[in-house]
Amino acid sequence: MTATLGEVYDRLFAAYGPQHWWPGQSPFEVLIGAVLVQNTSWENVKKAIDNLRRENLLEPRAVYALSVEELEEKIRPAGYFRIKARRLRNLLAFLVERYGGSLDAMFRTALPELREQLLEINGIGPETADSILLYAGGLPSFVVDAYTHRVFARHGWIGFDADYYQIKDHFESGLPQDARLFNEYHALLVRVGKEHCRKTPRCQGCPLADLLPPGGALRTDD
DNA sequence: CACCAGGCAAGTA
DNA sequence: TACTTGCATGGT
Repeated sequence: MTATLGEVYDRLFAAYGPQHWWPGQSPFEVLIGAVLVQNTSWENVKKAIDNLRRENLLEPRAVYALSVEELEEKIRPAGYFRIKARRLRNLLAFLVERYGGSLDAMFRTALPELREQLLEINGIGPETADSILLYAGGLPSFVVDAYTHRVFARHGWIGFDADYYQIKDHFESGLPQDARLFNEYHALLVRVGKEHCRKTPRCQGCPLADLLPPGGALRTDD
């Protein structure tokens, strides 16, 4: 059984409703969270962000004023804290030195150009850049993550060997360029991935259970 | 105890 | 270009 991007979206939205992503309260929080969540559970990231919030450090210049060692200590619960402290600093240096610490100024840059600028920062890869653009900036750049890949590959809608940009193009070329839609779609994919499509799949009760690939069985060789 | 979680960059051949 | 490895905490 084959399904269109729109049909999959409608299934997920009917089952789960709006997800209200990103789970951060301000654009700057989203920015920080996008780095901290790299290969890490959101529960751990929340602890790190709460450490910053407790000390009123959820704004660019305040974080940039910290030493790397101080920042490492605050974000320790998020894991990889040494490398992430440097990655955050790289991002903050870019934001402060190039845009005066203003997210509004940064997001005034045209999407393709800003995306290129973000990717030049050491520690910002495709997914982190797209998360910042879409969820902090409200710009229509589709986010591909491990769940996006797993859910779509297991149903045979993309190959397991599809790379980041093949998957991104699959969504961006098949949907209207609408940030609200990209936002909701990705959030719904994470939702269904968490509930049904982890390493050990639980297809019982999954909204996509009747959209299994031809041959019936879910492929799990990822 | 082992395994997993919303990546990325650096090193190797 | 195409692999492989290091990075680290906290939950199950």
